Amino acid sequence: MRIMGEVKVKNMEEFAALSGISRPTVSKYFNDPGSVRSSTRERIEAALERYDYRPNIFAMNQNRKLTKNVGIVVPNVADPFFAEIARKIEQRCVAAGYRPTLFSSHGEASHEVDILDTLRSMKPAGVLLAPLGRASDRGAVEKFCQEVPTVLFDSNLNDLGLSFVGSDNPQFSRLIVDYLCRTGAPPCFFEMKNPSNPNANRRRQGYIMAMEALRHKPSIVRVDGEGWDFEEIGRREGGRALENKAFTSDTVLCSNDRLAIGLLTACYEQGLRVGRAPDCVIRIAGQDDHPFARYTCPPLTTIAQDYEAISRHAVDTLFRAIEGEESPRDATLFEGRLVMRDSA
Amino acid sequence: MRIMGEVKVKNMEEFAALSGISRPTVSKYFNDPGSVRSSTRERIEAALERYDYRPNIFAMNQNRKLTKNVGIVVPNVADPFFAEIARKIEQRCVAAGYRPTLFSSHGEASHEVDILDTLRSMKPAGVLLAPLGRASDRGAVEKFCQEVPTVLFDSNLNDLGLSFVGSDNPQFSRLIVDYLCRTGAPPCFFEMKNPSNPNANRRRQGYIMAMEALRHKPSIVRVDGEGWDFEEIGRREGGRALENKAFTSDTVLCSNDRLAIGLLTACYEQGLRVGRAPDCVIRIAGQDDHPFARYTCPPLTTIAQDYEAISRHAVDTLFRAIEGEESPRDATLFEGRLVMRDSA
DNA sequence: TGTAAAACTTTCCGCGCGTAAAAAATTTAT
DNA sequence: ATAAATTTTTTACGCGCGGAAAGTTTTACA
Repeated sequence: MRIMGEVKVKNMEEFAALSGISRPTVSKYFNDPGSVRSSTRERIEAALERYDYRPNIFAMNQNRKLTKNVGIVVPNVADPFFAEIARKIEQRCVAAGYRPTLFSSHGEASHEVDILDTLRSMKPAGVLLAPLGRASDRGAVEKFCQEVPTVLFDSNLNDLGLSFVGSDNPQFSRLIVDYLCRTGAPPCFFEMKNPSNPNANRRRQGYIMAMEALRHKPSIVRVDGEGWDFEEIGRREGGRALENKAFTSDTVLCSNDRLAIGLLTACYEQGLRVGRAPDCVIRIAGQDDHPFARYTCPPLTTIAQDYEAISRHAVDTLFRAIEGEESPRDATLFEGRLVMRDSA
Repeated sequence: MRIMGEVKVKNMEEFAALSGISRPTVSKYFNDPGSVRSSTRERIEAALERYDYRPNIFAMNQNRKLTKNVGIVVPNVADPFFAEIARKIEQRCVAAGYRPTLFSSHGEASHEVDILDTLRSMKPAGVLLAPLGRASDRGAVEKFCQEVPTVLFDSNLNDLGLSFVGSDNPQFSRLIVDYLCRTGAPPCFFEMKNPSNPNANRRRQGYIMAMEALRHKPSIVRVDGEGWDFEEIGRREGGRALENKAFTSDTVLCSNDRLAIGLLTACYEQGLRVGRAPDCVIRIAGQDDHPFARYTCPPLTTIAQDYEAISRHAVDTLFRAIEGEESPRDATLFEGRLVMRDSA
């Protein structure tokens, strides 16, 4: 018979009395159920079934040196790529018994700093941070990393944090350049002039190296555009580039999928058929395997980031560090996987 | 000269001494800077510049009856629609001096209940909740709403919470049905068989009423599909419907944009040209004005939700309630705006 | 200039829990 | 059975702050 909900238990003192166990032992149980004798654990859990009690989270965290809080910071949740990886990370944290909290910098460095301040006051056991990149306040991030165990992901800031987990961006470009060259004309590269994400630079470098390795001349189209509105930049500036015949090849490799999605729209607006079919005049490829890339028209050929591996490794690294395991600062890069669809 | 960061101030007692103000007054300041004399405020703020001190958030919230925490719960942050509205709500909360925390149910009722439990333990001043809808554990939500001031948005659960803020879904369908009938064949309606979101039902009703008002026979195509993977359902099942000639009209109104995006992909796969141009064989329209609808090929004609008004009104309503203003439970519905693009 | 109101200081208590130390009880090993 | 090891109980303190009460200073207004 459950009386659950009927009796409101005010505090641990009261709950301990009801369960017939002393308060310090109950406290020990909540910090680590495995640290008490199994017979004791059963009695507590029986009482937990009967009465509606949850320890006061604020009182708990007040004195503990290490809370079970984990912060997750991404540059922009409105970008499905980050939403997706944040979700995976969140799940892993919960599975490990931690309390994740998700923050989004919304593309602004000042906001990123605010989040770091908020995070600090939460005394988190650790933080998983995908920094804005070039725009980040490096000093603020550095200071934060010194105080809180932090694993960087997606976008690296040299030598900051416990370690970095991300993708092998040059390999991405190599992979797709090889593919594009094998199946058609060597691609030119489409990107923003001032990419806020450092990965963009590595992708460009990877493109150049891959092209040179194949004895082709690299050709880069760089367009204006600020902020995170990539699709719009891809559409507007990509459209302009199409009109001006700025693309030196009928195959365009975009720095990322969102830019590619915009460029696809621009092609549509100009009546240019995209794809590998005989009647197509242009091939377009992206990088990331954005959740929507499967549904563009034509579906976007791209390089898939290994979301699963990145989230797993980032979380594992953080928890190992939290549990006291020392290891030198390193960077783990996962390879991308070619996803062939109809756009290239 | 700033000594900021050099001297670590342990607690409010110490900070009060350094600023030359008594601790209770400093406490008062942090709870509401406007509640202290301006000369006092200036002295505190001067000290705040000099020394690096932030009140301990856990100790603060422990005794306060009302924290400054605000919970924001959406069914799925990975959906850019929710990411976008969550972002707007977040900004408004921060502007009002509150501390928003974002949660995503990830489409699972059990997770939604967990979030509500977590939220309860955070003693939030209020919560803005976009419930899963049909899938929600109504009892759990009801109990939560009785304990915590909660404003529902996007998806209504009858009579729960302080009030509901969302879109006038029947009006959405009316608007777009009128437009579609005016410019071509009357549309048939494409939706999932078991829509988890109650808005879907209202949109269907709106479609039926609008069609009948125009003396057209409503025709509804309902397809299988579970979960939140709308694009895939739209593509797979929509594609099947196209093959089976299940659509009774060359104009298809989709229950939402994500379904429409999938259907566009299906059309592409089958070589069906979509749009208003003479050589097109089908027109497709969505509802929501999803952030990506602008970039589909062709760009999607849709009804735009008034994100701005919904977020503003939801937050305003909550804060008015928090500040003690009584008002009967009501539902505020904002009208949609027709966004004409090339798909219909 | 006087006086009431407003703001501040001093003092004190309590929130709910973590945690330490020593004593008592229980389990395990011999 | 007894000793040793483990676990639990008892007792007690402190974390950092909210907030109440009573007294003191400052401000506002006539």
